[in-house]
Amino acid sequence: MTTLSADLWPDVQPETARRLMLAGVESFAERGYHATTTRDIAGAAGMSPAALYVHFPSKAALLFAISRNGHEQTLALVEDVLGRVTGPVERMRLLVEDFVAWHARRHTVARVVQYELNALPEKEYQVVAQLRRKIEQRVREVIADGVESGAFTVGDVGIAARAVLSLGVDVARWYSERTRQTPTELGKEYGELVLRMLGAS
Amino acid sequence: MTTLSADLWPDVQPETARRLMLAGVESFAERGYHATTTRDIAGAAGMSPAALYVHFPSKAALLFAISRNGHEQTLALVEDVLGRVTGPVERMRLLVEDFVAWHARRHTVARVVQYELNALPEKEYQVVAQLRRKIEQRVREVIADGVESGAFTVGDVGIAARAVLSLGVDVARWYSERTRQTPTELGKEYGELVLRMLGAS
DNA sequence: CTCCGCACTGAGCGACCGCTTACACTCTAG
DNA sequence: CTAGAGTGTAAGCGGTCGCTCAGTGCGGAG
Repeated sequence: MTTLSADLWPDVQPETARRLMLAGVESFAERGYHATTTRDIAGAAGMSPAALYVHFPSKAALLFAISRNGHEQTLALVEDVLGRVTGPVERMRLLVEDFVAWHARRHTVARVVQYELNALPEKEYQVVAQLRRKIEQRVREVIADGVESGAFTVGDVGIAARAVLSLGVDVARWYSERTRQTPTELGKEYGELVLRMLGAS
Repeated sequence: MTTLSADLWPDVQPETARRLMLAGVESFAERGYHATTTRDIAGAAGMSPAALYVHFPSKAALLFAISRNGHEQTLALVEDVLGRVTGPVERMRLLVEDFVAWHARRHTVARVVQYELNALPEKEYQVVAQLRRKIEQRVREVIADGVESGAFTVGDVGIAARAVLSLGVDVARWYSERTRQTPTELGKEYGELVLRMLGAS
């Protein structure tokens, strides 16, 4: 538990705050934000309900901390790929591999990140919406590059980008520890599917 | 309102029950099941909160009525396609076209159907889970037929079926009245994407 | 006309929610 | 040794939730 939360949020201090974030992730992923009570979260973290408010001003602020961090990790993953390789085909392949593998390996966090967005208060929602727009924009640019260079053939760049992201995001909904494929294997398989979908030879 | 609800649920009687289902769909889609109160639903239907309990034994029963009906419509749509055409390629094309168009045109209902599943009580959940398994099974069979006849090339039939459904389901999450493409246009575009993804020439 | 059955309402019950408060304990600095 | 900041708890407040119930209005059968 401690190691996982330290792995996920290395720069969150103190450790109790990380324990609360982990308990929040697990509760929100299982029951949804609104069906989760502060007593659930505190209980899962092994503390009294009031302890939550020592580290976070509200239940919504806890969700925001989880959601913003998850979106920042996803954006960082995308930009890391763009920095590591060039060319639309190899960029797209690696992007899908990493994106899908992350949503499988971290499917609990990813479920909260992707499906509890609307529970955020308006102001906090705008922050993560901005991050989401950046992620979508990066994907769109790779596809547009590929279309221009003749590597990809798609009817509409916007729809294609949506489709690529849909495939990756939805992995968080159905992936579980019991899934036969490892996150890495699944990423490679999805990479192939996406490249064919985009009309790469 | 009345016409839409009569269109969606022609065999639900009386009309007040349909108004409540429509109000439920809109409230659940916008805020989520747990964030919606029975006062919200009754208010949107223009009635007092107690009126809901004349027609449904609980808030969860209202969700179940919506969810089961939506899943039955989706399964009927899939089986209708299988009855109308033969051959894996044409079946898959038409299946995706109709599936996507339904999730776009009825994106409010579809959002409740696809994303409020987990709010159902265990017993009711099992009923819709059975319908979902049937839908997935039909898609898997079409892909398996195509692989056998050489029309499709995929690494893993199960993953491919998941991917096809992910693409369709996720349309409900992002489609809105302001989307440039009509549901039918979007369906055709997605049909092409999916056939290429499955390795059809 | 009376009477009954049904759809619906106003008022409100008991439970549980997010969050606050008053207080206790444990470090560390001076 | 003391002072104070930081971290935690037990108790509970005000509000809202899903749902109930006694009663009202109304349309159709006799």
